[in-house]
Amino acid sequence: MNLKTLAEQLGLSQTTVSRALNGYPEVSEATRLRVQQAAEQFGYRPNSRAKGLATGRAMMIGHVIPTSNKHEMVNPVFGDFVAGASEAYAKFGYDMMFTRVQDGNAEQAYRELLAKRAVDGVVLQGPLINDSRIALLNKMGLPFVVHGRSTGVSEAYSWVDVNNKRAFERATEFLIDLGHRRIALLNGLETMDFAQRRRDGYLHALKHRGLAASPDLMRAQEMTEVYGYRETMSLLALKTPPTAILTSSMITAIGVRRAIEDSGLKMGRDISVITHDDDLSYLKNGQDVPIFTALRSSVRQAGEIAAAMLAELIDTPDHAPMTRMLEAELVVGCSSGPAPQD
Amino acid sequence: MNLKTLAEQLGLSQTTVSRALNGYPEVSEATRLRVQQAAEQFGYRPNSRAKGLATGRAMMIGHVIPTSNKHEMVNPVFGDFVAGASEAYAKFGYDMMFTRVQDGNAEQAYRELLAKRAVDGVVLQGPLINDSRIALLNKMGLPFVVHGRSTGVSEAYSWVDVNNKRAFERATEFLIDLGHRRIALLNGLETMDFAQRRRDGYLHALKHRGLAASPDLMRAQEMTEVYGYRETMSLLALKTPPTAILTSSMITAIGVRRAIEDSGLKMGRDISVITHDDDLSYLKNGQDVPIFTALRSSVRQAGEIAAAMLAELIDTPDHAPMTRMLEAELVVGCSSGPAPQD
DNA sequence: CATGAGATTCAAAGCGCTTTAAATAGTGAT
DNA sequence: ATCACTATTTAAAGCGCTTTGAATCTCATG
Repeated sequence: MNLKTLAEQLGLSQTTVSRALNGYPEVSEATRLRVQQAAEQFGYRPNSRAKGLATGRAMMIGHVIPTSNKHEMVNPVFGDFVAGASEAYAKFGYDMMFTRVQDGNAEQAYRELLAKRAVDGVVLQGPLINDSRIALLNKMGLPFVVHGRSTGVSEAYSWVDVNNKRAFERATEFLIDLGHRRIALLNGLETMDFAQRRRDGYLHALKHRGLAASPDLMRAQEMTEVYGYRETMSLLALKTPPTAILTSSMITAIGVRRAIEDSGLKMGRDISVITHDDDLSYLKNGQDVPIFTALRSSVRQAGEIAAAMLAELIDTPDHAPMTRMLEAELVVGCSSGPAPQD
Repeated sequence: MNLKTLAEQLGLSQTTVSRALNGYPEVSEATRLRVQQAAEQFGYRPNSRAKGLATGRAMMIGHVIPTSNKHEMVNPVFGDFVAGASEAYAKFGYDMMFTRVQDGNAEQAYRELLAKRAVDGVVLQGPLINDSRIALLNKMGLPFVVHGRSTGVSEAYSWVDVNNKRAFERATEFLIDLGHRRIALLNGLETMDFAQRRRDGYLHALKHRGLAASPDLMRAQEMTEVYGYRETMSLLALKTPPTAILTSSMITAIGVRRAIEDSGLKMGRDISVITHDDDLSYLKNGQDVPIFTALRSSVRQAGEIAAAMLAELIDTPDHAPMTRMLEAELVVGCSSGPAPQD
């Protein structure tokens, strides 16, 4: 069932039927009703490609996933972000599409997406330091929102980000207040912008409180469970091990806890742990009492915000860049306590 | 840059240019080369909507995500599956799109997808017992592949599934061989088909070995970490607690381990744990020695297979349904051992 | 009863591509 | 030089929709 046959059925022109369905005013209410009912009855849906071709709008948001980072798409954070975004897209009538691309070809992928007119806008996830994709998208004039920010990029762009620096600064200060002096940082890959900012916050707090940062207490890798385990084991093996560990994700924190317990220590008493918590729905940090003291910020909510932002940017051409800074809450759980006296 | 202007630039007709680019034989090699170079130079990409309209192919695969199950999209398994699928899609030139839909409206969503001609096929994830979507899709004639199967559906359909029954049967037998008699099952939601099959395998093994199934040792909920923790605590509080626990996901198993350790017991000695392991990339089950004894089956690989299958089904109309059964490997790790003597 | 404003409706063009049917060019045979 | 064919190229139709510009209908007015 297409517009033509529907119009024939109704004895109306395609024009009128189209207008009736799209809510144009120059259609009598009587016909509009008749048309709507017929459309309903025949299960008519406009062909999205034809509609897109005629209107120039794809009603589709693109996400380009680089293959390089094998874990990017698989990353649980990614999933929650996308879940939030898709919820918002649905509200605005957009669908979302994913394009998987070989590393380094992201640029190419964006160009194609634009040239093919496949999307109305894109969301850029996991920005790196000095991410060249931002300048590219600006130049191409394709509406986009970044989840996170990119240090080193001077031009304006729209973003949604959590205040990573402030969050890790607070966590570090919190630990210092508890008497900790040797605080380790298990950071994410520091090519990622967010990891950089977290380190900055950590270093800033140390410095501000007159503590020296010790390189052997700082690690930066992809945030897996095993990473948390291994590095904690290695930290505990130091001559003077840390009394507290700051970690960048719940998954890693789980590895940290495993290492602590395998070493016969008690988390929260012998060694404190604070983790960033993206508030993933399948990995809730305890229900009543949080297991981990954590910097909590829902990545799902970030996804929703980013999507809504993008919808607005698309609707209003030449809209000024929008930004939104989310603050993480510091939730105190069982994994932190005063530094042990030695 | 569109076909028309490109053709004008070249002094050729749109027909010839189109044919040259799409590899039709009735174009001289000389012109083809010239056209290809010009296309390259001008960065020409055919408008995907126009192309789709003309060819009737969307070059897009749809995934419909019910909102009901808040965790579905967020589910880490979902992410890995999709990562695998998207890799395969890329190979075949497909993009993938997601549509989020209110619970119960999945049917509606498929109809729309078809009516709007937005996709060439769909992948059905997380089938339930007696899933009505299968009959619907068959009736609509939209090519599709199911990840998993649906007990109770009699008509033929294409699927990729892991032999869940056999896997849990083997695991149960393995534990029985180790002397365990009270074996608990922390299953996923039993409206999910895979959970049903796992329970069947578990029950079958018990029965086969002359053991009675005890209802108080069987739980079925969504597979979160907290679920693993709570239920394990509850199991350990029984008058005669189990000596082994079978669990349906790594995430849940992590909760199980936490509970065991919080109770002052040692996993693998005091109580054995075997988990299903979807081989998620960020949640690797140990590197050298697996932490958990596990039934391992890469869900990512399943995604790739499903996607390839779907591509073939789309290419060959009226292709007979294809099926593919994957066997999970039983990998022995540190979490299982002989039943403790009491 | 003509008239013009306003309300409805319609025919046709156009979005950018593929593809059918027809035209033109090229080639060796007659 | 003509013809029969094949190789190459083209014009035009069509995919299903939106939208412009024009046509038709209605009515209150003069």
